[in-house]
Amino acid sequence: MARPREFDPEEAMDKAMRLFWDVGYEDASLSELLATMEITKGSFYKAFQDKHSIYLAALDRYDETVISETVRYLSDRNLGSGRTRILGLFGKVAELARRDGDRMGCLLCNALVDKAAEGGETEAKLQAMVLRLENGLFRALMERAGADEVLSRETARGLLSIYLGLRVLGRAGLSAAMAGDCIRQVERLLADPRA
Amino acid sequence: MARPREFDPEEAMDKAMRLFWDVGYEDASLSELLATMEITKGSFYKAFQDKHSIYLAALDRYDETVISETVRYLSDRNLGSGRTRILGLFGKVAELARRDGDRMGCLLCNALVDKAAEGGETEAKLQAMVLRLENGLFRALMERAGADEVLSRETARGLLSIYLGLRVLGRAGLSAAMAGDCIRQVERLLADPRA
DNA sequence: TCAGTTAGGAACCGAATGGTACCGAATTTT
DNA sequence: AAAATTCGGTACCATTCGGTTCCTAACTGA
Repeated sequence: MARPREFDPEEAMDKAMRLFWDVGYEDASLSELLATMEITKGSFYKAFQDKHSIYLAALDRYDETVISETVRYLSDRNLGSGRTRILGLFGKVAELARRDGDRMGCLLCNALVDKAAEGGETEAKLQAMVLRLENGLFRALMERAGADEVLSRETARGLLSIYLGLRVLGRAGLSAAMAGDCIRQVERLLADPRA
Repeated sequence: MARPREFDPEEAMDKAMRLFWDVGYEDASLSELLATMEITKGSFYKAFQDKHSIYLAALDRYDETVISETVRYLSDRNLGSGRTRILGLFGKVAELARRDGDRMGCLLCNALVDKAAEGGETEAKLQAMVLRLENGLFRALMERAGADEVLSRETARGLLSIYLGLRVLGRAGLSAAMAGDCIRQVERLLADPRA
């Protein structure tokens, strides 16, 4: 072994992820990446292979942090009933929207639209993340007494769509106005415990 | 007047719109644009000012065609009740998803995420389109006997979110599985005539 | 017919793109 | 202390980017 790194790879990755999150794949030029990651080209290409690789890695990181945290929240029985936690999730989005308009949106959602470089690998990652969210919602729904599996699956997918739609609206600064109203609709979908 | 154009500007614009729709602003390189529009640079820059201008024009065109058509559908009383028309709209999305997976999604939705070059002008256009959709849904809801204005507004926004979320999922080839389930949730939101 | 105008196309532009090669400096191992 | 290794940084690369200029061919109106 020899000279150790002068930067924290995780920290740099995190900054890269946030840039991709904010501006997407193509708009995140290499020089912009280097600037926000605060490393130089040499370090970049040595630590991460190339732009596309770090994008994939950024998606993984999003999965491991934000998505995982969300799923964990949805399945944490200490936070109340499944219904409460689902409403809590949407409440968080609403709060985000109230604060800064949620202009960054959701990286998963942005990437779904971006389809950047859209190798099959990217798409598979995105699909897996979507499924994890859907299942998180589904399991929270299934906790309720008398819950029906088929109906809960349908409801989970409806809630997922509302969630993604809301985050999309955030990109244009519209979710602040929408979030509250959407939560009302979430409540209505949660009204029937079977679903 | 002198030598007339050898191409149909509307037709060319239409092709440009579809390219932006498919791959977004940045990924639609100038050469790709010229290839799909089947014109050369000279003609391009003479007929349309530059790339950003034609993008804005493409958004306008989407507004005048797809969005307008959707709003018209939602307000066409010959097609049945407001409820029927709203379900019909989602049915169309489901059919699109069944056929090709709706991989192009919705240009409005894609652009919301893209925020391409995101001048205030772009965002204003997008916001206006979103509002038109929302109002289309709202008016269809308000047709129902005993409809409440506030509740219908909330419901319209919930439906809008489902709609956008569904189109996002289409980009990753997921809406075919989701569309049917989402329609069930739309039905549930339509259950109470006051909303 | 012919002057005036506008189309289409090619050549060309500087800047920025993602990516590579290589260098000297720093640090560990022997 | 010396050898081995790997760092950060710079210079450089071909390619592509969006955009301009200019020339010629084609068409119109008088």
